[in-house]
Formats: sequence, C-alpha cells, structure tokens
Amino acid sequence: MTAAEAPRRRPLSDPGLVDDLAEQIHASIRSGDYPIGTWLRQEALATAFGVSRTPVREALRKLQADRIVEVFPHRGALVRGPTAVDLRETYQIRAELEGLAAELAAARITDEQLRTLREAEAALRAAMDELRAFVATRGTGAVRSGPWDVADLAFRDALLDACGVERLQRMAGELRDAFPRNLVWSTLAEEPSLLDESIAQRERVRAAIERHDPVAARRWMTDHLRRTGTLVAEAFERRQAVEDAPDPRDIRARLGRPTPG
Amino acid sequence: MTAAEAPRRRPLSDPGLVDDLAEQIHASIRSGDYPIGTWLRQEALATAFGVSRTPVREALRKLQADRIVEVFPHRGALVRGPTAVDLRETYQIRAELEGLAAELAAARITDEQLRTLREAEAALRAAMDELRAFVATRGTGAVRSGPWDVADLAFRDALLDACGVERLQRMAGELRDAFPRNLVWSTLAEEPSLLDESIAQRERVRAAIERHDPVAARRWMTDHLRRTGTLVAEAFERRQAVEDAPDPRDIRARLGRPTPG
DNA sequence: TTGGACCGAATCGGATCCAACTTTTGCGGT
DNA sequence: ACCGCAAAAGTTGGATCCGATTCGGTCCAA
Repeated sequence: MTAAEAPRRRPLSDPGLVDDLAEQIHASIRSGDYPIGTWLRQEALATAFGVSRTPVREALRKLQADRIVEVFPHRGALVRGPTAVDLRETYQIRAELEGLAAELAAARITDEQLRTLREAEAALRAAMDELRAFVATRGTGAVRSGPWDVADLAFRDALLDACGVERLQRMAGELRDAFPRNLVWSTLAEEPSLLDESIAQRERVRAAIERHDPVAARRWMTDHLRRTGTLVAEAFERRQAVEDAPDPRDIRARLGRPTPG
Repeated sequence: MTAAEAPRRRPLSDPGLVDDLAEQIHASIRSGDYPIGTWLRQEALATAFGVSRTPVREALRKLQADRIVEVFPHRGALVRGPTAVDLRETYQIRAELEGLAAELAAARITDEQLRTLREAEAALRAAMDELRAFVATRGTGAVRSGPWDVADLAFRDALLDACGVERLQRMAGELRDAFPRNLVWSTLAEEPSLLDESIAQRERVRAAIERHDPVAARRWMTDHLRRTGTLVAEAFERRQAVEDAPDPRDIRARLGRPTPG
C-alpha cells in the first residue's frame, strides 16, 4: 500500500522466494536467534521477513521435512533440539558417511583441493587459539559462532568437496546442521587438551589423504567423529542433568508465598 | 456448498492433513501413477484429493525437501527421477548405512527380532520363485510391485529395526524410497542367477547376525549393496542408452508426412 | 480454597482472490 | 514455408479472508 510505491521489491527470481525464506529461518535457528524449544509464530516470521504468512507456512513445511522444526496441528512449529541419543546417533552416522568421504577423497583429491584442505587446517589451528583465548576471558557458556566455526566448516567442506559424491556432501551437511554448532565448541573448550586432540585427529586424516591412503583416511576420520560424538553427548547429558534438577523458580515461588503481609 | 452438505470430512487432526497429503502424493509417485518427469499440477492434485491448492503447495514443499520432486519457480513441480550417478551414489551410501545397521544388529538383536528376520528370509525365497514365474510369462518390463517387494521390505525393516538406531532407520528408508523400486527387480530378474546370488548374500548377512558376528555382518551387508548397486546402475545405463537413441516417432513422423494423398 | 465450566483472545488451517510469470497460440512479414 | 513477435491462455505465487482450534483467564459452585 503506502501509495505510489511502484518499484516493487525485486522478485529475486533465481532460487525462489520460499527456498530463501527457509534458508534464512534455518540460519536464524542455527545462530541461536530462535532458541531450541521456542515456538515459531507465523505472523511474527511474516512481519520479520516482510512477507505474508503463506510463504512462511511453506518454508516451515520444508524445515519440518528436514527435521529442523516440529509441526503441531493448530498449535504451531517448535524449534527441535537434539536429545542425547540424537547426538550419539547423528555422530555415529556422520562417522560412517564422512569416513566414506575421506576414503574417496584420498583416492580422488586434486592438488588444488589438497591445497585448500591444508589452508583450512592452518586456519583451524589459528582459530583454536582464538577459541582458547575467548573461553579464558568469557567462559564456555558464551561460545557462539566465530572463526572456529568458519574454519571447521571450511575443513569439512574441502574434504567433502574432494570426495566428489554430491549426495554424500548433502547428507553429511544436513547432519552437521541438525543442531546448533556451538554445542561442539563449548564442549571441547571445556578441556583445552581436547582441542589439541581434535586438531591432531584431523591432521592424521589430512596426512592420510595427502599420501593417498584411503584405508587410513577412513579409519582416522571415523575415529575422529566417534570420539567427538562421545564427548559432545556426554557433555550434553551433564548439561541436561543440571537443567532437569529442581527448578529454581519453584523454590522462589514457594518462598515468596507465605504470609505476604 | 451444494446445500445441506453438513458432514464435513473428518479433520482427523492427529497427523495433520498436509502430512497425509504429502504421503499420499509420495505413494502415488512410488506406485508409478505420476511417472518420472511429469509435471505435478497443483490444481489437478487439489481436485484429485478434494482440497484447495494451499495444502497441496505445502505438501509439495515437503516433497521438495525430501528430493522427491523438483520445484521450478513459476513453472511447477517435476517428479524427479534418478540418474545413473544418482543410483550409484545412493547405493554406495546405503552400503555404509545398512552395513552399520547390520553390525549393530548383530550385537543387539533379540530372539524375537531374529525370528522375524528368519521369517522374512523365508518369505523372500518364496517371493523369488514367484518373481521368476512372473518374468517367465510376462517379461521383465512389466515388473511392478508384488510379493518380492513386500518380502524385501520386510527383511530390511526387520534388520533396521534390530539395529535400534532410529535415525539410521529413517535415513536408510528415505534412500530406499528415493526412486521407484521396480528398477531393482526388473534388473535382477533379467538374469535368474542374480536372484540366487542376491538371496545368498542376504543369507550370509542373516547367518552372521545369528551368530552375533558384527564384523562379518557389516562386511556381507556392504558387499551385498555395493554389488546390487553396480548391477542396477549398469542396467539403468543400458536402458538410458536405448531411450536416448533416435526416437522411433521421428521416423514415423518423417515417413508419414510426404505426400499424404 | 479448590475444581470445573465457560468465554474471549490468539493462532492456525484452508479457501479464495488477484498479480506475475511462463508457455502457447495466432498473425503478419520475409 | 519459416521466423519473429504480440496477444491470450494457463499456471504459479503471495496476500487476504474467515472458520476452526487451542489456550489462558475468570467466574461460580462445592
């Protein structure tokens, strides 16, 4: 409306608006803007992204199919969070898929891709130092997205890219994005030695790929992910245990009640 | 409206209408009612299922996320079919996932589940004979759904169920439904010995699980799926080559045209 | 005080409307 | 006969409308 508003927003035709929308909402969930367990209100999303509810609903259906949100009829869409078993299962499967990717990459990787992989590893080392510094000052709780995340993603993408199996790239990527990534970093950063271990594991993978040793590449990659999965799941269980403890609010409520005057 | 037409279709809210719709459309695609490469018209689907276009569009978005259809902005939704590389990749990944499933099943399977697995294997043997008979009379081209399909599904489900990892079950199931299943049977049935081989492979898997040998179970399962994948992909490539040959209709057209009188 | 029925606000779900885009059809020129 | 172009038909995409459902709060009775 608002009269004389001729220069309609560019239709942005290429990818299709709904696909964009789904990706943006997904990104907002990953970044933590819409925390786990919150309701996604269609009207709120619509106004936030400047569209009507119709494309929002279609986008939510896509996210439902990808298990990012859970849709309850006549209630709304809930941001799904992983359970401890979810984490274990996901890492177990990722270990298989990315293990296969490493095996294939060891056989097929080009020099160009290998260079990218090495650069990503170097960036990862630097990022680990940054993460250590970050945690030293602000603690593990405040860990969000950062260079560590970017570098980790670059390393995996380089490897998946080198394996040359498109469906494998997509499936592994979806598993990686199945839950907020800061879980991993806040877990590993709790114990600085784990960061070194994680780097060392990846180094072994890179070395195996470098010398075109498929068997070793797969072996080290699966080991790496199984180990990480165990650590993350255990840390998650500890956190859950704390959160499931008697709710402080109950105590406050009960204390605040007796004889108000 | 049509007056006095009160008994509105039961909302049957439980699963949500759109989810039902998506499943029905998916089933129609799997069964071949909407062949690969055809356009899904929203209006046609809407009238076919007695709803408006809005829920249809949401259902199509779910199918898009599951890679069942491909959505082109302002053009429509196309039923996706596999390419030869799609088939190879899918089986390669299934070999990993179901290999893991077999390994886990070997360790965890219960006696009850083992019994189900044995029954499924027996049913599979019987179904193979039926398939042989079917092909002998009607040829491999007419192979559609049948006891072979049901028995195969039961065997896999029994195994996946025994592995106890829900996400693994779901992902392997989605891969299995990624393209029409008759491809497999029409391929194997071309050479009767392949059916025996397929059965023998599964028998090895079952035997390994029976004696709780995780390593062997995985090994035989991955071997089985890699072998099947190679066979199916090669058969698919042969079929594609035939279809890409000069279209007979062109010849007819050119012959039928000159001097109609 | 407690439990349950009722009512209203908020939200979702499906249908319908209209604009935008794509494809096809039909016409005129070469 | 062929090519190009313009109008028309058909389809999708987004917005809006309204009925349906859920949830929270209030009132009344036990």
